Amino acid sequence: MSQTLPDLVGLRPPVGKRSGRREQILNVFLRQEGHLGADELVELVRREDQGISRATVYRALQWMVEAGIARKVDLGEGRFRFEHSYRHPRHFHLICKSCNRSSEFLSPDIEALVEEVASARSFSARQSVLQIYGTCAECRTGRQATPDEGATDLLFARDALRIAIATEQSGLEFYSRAAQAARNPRGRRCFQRLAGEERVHLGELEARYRKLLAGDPQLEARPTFLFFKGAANGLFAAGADQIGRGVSDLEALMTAIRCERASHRFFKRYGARFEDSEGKQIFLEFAEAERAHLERLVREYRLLSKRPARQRARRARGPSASA
Amino acid sequence: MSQTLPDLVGLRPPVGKRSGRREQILNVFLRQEGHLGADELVELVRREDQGISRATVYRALQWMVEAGIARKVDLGEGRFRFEHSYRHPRHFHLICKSCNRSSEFLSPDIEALVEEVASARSFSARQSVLQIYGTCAECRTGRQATPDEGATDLLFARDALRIAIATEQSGLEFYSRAAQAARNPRGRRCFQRLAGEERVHLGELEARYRKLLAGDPQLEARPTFLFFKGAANGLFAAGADQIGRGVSDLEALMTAIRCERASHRFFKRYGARFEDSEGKQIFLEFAEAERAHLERLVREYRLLSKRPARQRARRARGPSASA
DNA sequence: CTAGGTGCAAATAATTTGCAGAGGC
DNA sequence: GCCTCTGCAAATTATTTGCACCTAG
Repeated sequence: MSQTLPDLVGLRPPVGKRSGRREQILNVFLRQEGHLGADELVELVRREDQGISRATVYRALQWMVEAGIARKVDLGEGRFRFEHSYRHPRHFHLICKSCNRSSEFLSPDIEALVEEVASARSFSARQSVLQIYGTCAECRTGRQATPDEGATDLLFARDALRIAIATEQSGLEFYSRAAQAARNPRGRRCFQRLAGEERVHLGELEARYRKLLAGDPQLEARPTFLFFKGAANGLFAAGADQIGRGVSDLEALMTAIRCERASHRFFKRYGARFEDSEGKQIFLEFAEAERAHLERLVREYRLLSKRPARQRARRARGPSASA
Repeated sequence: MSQTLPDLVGLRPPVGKRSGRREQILNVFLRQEGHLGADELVELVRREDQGISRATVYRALQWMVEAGIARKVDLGEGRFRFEHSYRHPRHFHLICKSCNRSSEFLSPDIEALVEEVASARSFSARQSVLQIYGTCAECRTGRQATPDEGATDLLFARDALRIAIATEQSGLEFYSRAAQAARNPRGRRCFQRLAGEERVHLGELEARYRKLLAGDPQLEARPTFLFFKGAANGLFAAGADQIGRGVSDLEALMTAIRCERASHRFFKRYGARFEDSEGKQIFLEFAEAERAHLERLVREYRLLSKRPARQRARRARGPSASA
């Protein structure tokens, strides 16, 4: 919010030249939130400095887009709008035709499907734009609601934590059940340890969530920003059902590995999208925690499965060891 | 293609007046395929009739959009383009920034996610636009490929049939396995009968598919138009794994019911989107077939479960029958 | 005869460009 | 001093509008 430019411009090497005017325009632009029309920016800049021409602002915007500081978005009106990319990742839009306001959301699920379609058509996608036009709740009911604009990074952090918590919860559930159902004492101990760790980690995450909410009491009530189906019930939900249906410890371990891996991947890949922000940090830390678990699980799996189905490739290098 | 207007205009009561000029413009417009710029249409119309002014064409287009004959699309250039809705349902776009061509696709999966997001935000969505910008395969490899434009309804029919066939195949697999694994002779007979029906139906669908391809030899090679994950392996794929894992006949029946119902819903809902076309017909016929199966399954389920878990509501109307 | 469609030319609206001058390194 | 930014005004592009006229019902 109160961040000054250097960091920002550092996103990509500024292609054009720095100059007083540009910095001035950039400064005004960055102070704004939401989607700004070019002319609105001219208006705002002129409020501070009368002598700036429209063309200069247009040129500055052009430069900002090239430099990756701003994104040009078309919200279906006749003109373009601009939003800055700082702490504001690519997202999709819900656009109300009645009040002309727009709100944003993220959906890894949709992104994944888009990627699939593109790759099926061997199309190399650089950017995708999804706009949902319609009428927002406020316009239909007449009630006023929280202004949705801005604070995207906080919403992201909140939803990241929620997903992480849901994942931990389902993981805890999974490991607890697995420990109970375990046949092998070694397996039982392993699952118990994992469950214990999940419990601790869960506590930490919940504390962090409470702390985040304490900073902004309205935060909890804000609508979902990050939609991710896979995490609605935690990434282990699917696996947890399996336990108690007579699967072996080894199978349970395998399921756990799959779940942890999926979780690790998701958090790592998605965390990378954001510029520096709390949400990104949460995502990446969580990814790291999952990776640690994953490693432990894989080690455990190897130990538990006394004779691997096939010799591991690394051992099959030379024919020295006989079968 | 060679369809004349009456049907088309009938889509919605034509709001404005019919007039020589408009019909002329409309005619030219409908003969085109793909996305037409307003000025391009002016150009085309003037080739037939010199004396038509730009304003008239613009007004005609406006009217067509209002009448539901045309859709105004923004492909991210500075101007709008128009496409006619006849045999051309709402779809998404892949837009090549290099050759400026765009190709279309459908994705019920994405649509479903969009609906979920909208409803989570209590946003009533009227229309959603998804554009994927990037570079197409032809531009990257230099090779020329099948022109993708047009013939959307044939592609839709082709993909509808593919999905239907995959569904039938997985259904056949499911019922065959279930019949083998059945414990109850009545259950076995039921599953066998269903498997038999699926086989017949599958044959019909495959014949229809071959017939469709015969009409246009290039059709098979064209890229996927309708992306639907649920059907990649047939809608029964998930259920089929279950069989042989010691589930009861009743559980298998329940799974079958779920699968058939999902399939029925999908085909019915999605079929409804299209204007009259072969694809729509395939979808709706298939939905009907699934409905018939579904009814049979439900009847069978009731018979097989001799004592329902709870008394059915319809019987619990009066307190005459004692527990 | 009259509502609405049509042509022409002018208006609009967002954005870009040519050119002369100003400013930072 | 050079190169690029800047301001101003004019150009451009896509689309709309005012107005007089025409045409179908």
